[in-house]
Amino acid sequence: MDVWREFEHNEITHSGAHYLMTVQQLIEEQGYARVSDVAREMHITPGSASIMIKSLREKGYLEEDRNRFLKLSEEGNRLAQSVWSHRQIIIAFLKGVLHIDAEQAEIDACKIEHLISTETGERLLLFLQFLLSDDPHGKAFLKSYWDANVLSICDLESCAVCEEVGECLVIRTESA
Amino acid sequence: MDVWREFEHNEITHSGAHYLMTVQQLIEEQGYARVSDVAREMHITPGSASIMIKSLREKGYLEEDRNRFLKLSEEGNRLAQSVWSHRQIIIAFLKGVLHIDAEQAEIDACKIEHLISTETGERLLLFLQFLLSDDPHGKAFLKSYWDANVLSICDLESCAVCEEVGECLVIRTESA
DNA sequence: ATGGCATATTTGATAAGCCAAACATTTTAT
DNA sequence: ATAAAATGTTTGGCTTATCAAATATGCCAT
Repeated sequence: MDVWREFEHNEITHSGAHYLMTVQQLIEEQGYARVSDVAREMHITPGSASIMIKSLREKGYLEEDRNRFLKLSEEGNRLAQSVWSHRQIIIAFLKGVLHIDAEQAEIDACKIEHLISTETGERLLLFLQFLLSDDPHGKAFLKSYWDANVLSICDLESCAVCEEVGECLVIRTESA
Repeated sequence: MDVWREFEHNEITHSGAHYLMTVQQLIEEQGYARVSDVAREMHITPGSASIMIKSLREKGYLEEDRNRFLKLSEEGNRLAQSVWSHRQIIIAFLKGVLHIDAEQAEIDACKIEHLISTETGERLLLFLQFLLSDDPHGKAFLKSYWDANVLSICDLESCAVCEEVGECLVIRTESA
């Protein structure tokens, strides 16, 4: 097996994942999502959206009711949830642990969110959870690491990692 | 700016990065690299290789001598080096810290190696370096983390992280 | 110097995912 | 009820990266 060719063999494409997440987001924010809403939100033409959404429907990720309102199928929901949760975890790690600036962290996370395996996502979450746990080694390590690397030290009681990973945990607990 | 569209705007494509790394690898291993060598190594047809290599030449990443032997330009070398080093760092993190199994770690790393920013690569390296440093908090943290997560505990004196990050360090020191 | 082999390139095809623009349909307002 | 606006779909074009197959180029040996 050529590992380098696996790049294209993913459960969903980058573009597809963002269509699904946009549908979910629109439904949350305004209660519904139609082709043109998705197009507007993503800044693509209605024509492109129409075609991609048809394809996502055919693949079973999206459903359309009699009035052309879109919603995620069970499978689509699982996928969108997974990609979104990977993104939050990666952002939390990049910002909260490595101290990458917010904008870059979001760009990096967005690029790789649909590419990392379930295992990597799970383990990264466990890792962050441990850092926030009561175990004192996590905090001691982080402080010492940030000191050593001349990074800005965040108040460990109200840190970006804590908040974002906290969010992730809530969602993953709810959906489980 | 639409963050999700940044996915395609990278210094090099996944495919391109692997062409460059293959040329470098072939030169190291057998002393030279021609179009057909690259094709054979990557398991693509000579036709595809011919076209891609022409394009990489036109972009200034590859050069060809009078006898059609390929080599990396300065820019190409920098790029290949960077992508390769990102891969090693990610693998070290996934295997050594998160304890993802070797095969999955390599797949994940290969997918994202050309997508993470320089900053993220640098910071991840610093992070791993700190874990291996004399500072006792790193080791204490890792041990405690692995214990908590029922992962196999590696001998901290001969650990995969240590070896792979060690390699990375050597290379980055040499090339700097 | 001619046949045969390795190597390289070109051509035509495919797939994804975007665009613009034309067209079709549905909703809304008067 | 009909015109205007909003929405949705289709068509043709573009790019990247692959393939297969045809074609060219060069090299080597007899």
